Amino acid sequence: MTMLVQNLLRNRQGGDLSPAERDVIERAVSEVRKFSAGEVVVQHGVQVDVSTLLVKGLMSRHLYDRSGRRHMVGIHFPGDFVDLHAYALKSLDHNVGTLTDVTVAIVPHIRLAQIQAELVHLTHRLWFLTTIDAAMHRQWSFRISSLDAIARIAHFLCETNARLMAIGESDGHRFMLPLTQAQVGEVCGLTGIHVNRVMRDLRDLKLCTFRSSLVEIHDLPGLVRRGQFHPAYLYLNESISQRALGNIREDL
Amino acid sequence: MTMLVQNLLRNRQGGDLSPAERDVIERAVSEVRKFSAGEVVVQHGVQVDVSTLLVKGLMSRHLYDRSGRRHMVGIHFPGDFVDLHAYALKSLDHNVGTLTDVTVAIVPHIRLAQIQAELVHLTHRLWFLTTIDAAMHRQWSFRISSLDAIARIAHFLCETNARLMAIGESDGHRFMLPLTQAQVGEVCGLTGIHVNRVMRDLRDLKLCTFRSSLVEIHDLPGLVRRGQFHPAYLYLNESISQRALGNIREDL
DNA sequence: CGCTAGCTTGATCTCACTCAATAGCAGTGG
DNA sequence: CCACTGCTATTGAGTGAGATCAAGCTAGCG
Repeated sequence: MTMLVQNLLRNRQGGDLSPAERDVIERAVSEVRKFSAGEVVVQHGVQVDVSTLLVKGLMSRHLYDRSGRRHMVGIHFPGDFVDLHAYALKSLDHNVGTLTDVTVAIVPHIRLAQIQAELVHLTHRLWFLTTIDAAMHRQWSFRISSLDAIARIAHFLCETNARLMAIGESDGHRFMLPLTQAQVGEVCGLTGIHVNRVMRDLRDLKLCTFRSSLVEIHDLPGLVRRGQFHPAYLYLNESISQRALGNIREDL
Repeated sequence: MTMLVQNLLRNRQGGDLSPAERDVIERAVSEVRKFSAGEVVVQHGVQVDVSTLLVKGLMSRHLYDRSGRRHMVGIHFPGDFVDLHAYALKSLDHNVGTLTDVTVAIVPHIRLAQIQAELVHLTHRLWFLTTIDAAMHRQWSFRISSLDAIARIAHFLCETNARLMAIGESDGHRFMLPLTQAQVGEVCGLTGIHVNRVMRDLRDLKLCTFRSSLVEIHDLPGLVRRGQFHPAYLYLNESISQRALGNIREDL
C-alpha cells in the first residue's frame, strides 16, 4: 500500500508492470530506510546482497580520481532501481551516495533470485532496466566527449526533464533539481565556475533558467537542438518521448 | 565443436561457464556470419530479434554527433556478446559496426527466452555480462571527463591489455590492436592528430609503443599509474586482475 | 609508378580551467 | 539583534591543453 514501487518502469517502452508484478516487487522489499544528503549508501568493492530502490529524493553514482575529485557517472530519481546491477555483479565498481535526504526500499538479492526462478517476464523487465543504465552511460560519455559546455548542460537538462516527466515530476517545462552548480559540473565534466557562466549563457539565449533548484525551460525545442538531445536511449514510451522533444502531442 | 563460445565469460569473476552451459549457448547459435571491416551490423533504432556474439575480429559501438563525427562508446573483442542487451531492449540506441573483418555467431532472442525460462544460473551469468557493459561505460566516461590525454590513452591501453589477457590474446605486455590513431581518438575523445603526439610522449616516457597495430607495453606498472587504471570494473578473476596491474603473481 | 590512407610535425587559436575576489544568504550563537 | 561562519553564486584575469588548419612524409597496393 505504501506505493514504494509506483514509479518503477513507469512510462517505459514495453508497458507498465502489471499490478501483480508490482506487488511481487513490493513484497520483495525487506525494509524501508532513510538517509541524509551526502551519505554514502554503497561503497565500491564491498560485497552486497541487497539492492536499493529509490523512493524519494536524489542519489548519485560516482568515482573519484587520484586527486580526490569526484566524478558522477549517474544520477538517480525516484523509481530508479539504483543498484539493481549489484544483483548480477555482487559488488560495485563505483560508490552510491545521496544528493538529498532520501527514502529507499531495500530488496534482498535472495528475493530477486526467487523472482528470477519463477517469473520470466518480470525478470526480463528488470534486466531491461539494467541495460537502460548502460544506454544512459553511453549517452553521458558521448555528451562529455563530443559536446561543448553549453550543449552538455542543455543535454543534461533535457535528459532530466524527460526522466522526471516519466515519473510525473516535471510538467515538461518546470521541475525541481536540487543540485548545486558544482554538482552539475561533476555530471557534465565541467568546473562549477564554468557551469555558472554557461547557465548565464542559457539564460541570455532565452533557453532556460536554473535558480534555487528550480529549472524552468523556456524553449524546449531550442534546448533540445542546442544539446543534440534524442531521447531514444531512455526507452520511454512514445508519448513521453515526443513531449521530451517539445513536440505538441497530436495523438490522444 | 567449433568453439564459438570458448571466450564467453572467460576469466571473469564467478567462474567459467560449465561445459553444459557452454553447450547450451553453442546450440542457441542459429548461424555464423562474416562481415568485412567498416560494415554496419546493427543500425540504431531498428528492431532486432537476434544478438551477436563476436567470435573473431574487432567490433565497435558508436554514436554520431550532428556534424557527423563518430564517437565510439564501446569496443569489442572476441568472446564479447556485443549486443546481448538487445534481448532486453529490442532495439538499440547506437550503431554496431566492424573495425576489422569479423566472424560472429547469431543468437536468436527466442532461444535466449528459452534459456531464461529454463536455466536460472546461466541467465544470471548473461545478465551479469550486460551489467559489465555498463561498468565499462562508466569507466569510459570517467576517463574522458577526468583524465588528460596521456592518461586517457594509457587507461585505454591498460583496459585493452586486461581484456585481451582474459581471452588469451595478450601475454600482458604485447598484443595486436588493429586500430588507426584516429580510431583511438574516437575512443578517447581526442583528435587523431593529438593521439599521435600522445603516442610519441608515451614512447618518450618509455611506457609503451604502438606501431602498425602492435602495442608493446614496456612499463605496465608505470602505464597503470599514469592512466589511473583499476581493473575492478572489468570483474575479472583475481589472477588476471593482478597481472593487469603488472604485479608479479605470488599465488600459485 | 602513382594513389590513397595513415602517420608526423608545425603554427595558431580557443574553450574551459585555475586562481582570486566579491556578493548573497541561511544558519548559529553571543 | 547583529556578528560570525560556511556555502553557493558570480565575475574578472591569466593560462594551458587540445583543437584546427596546413603541409610533408611513408608505405602498401592496384
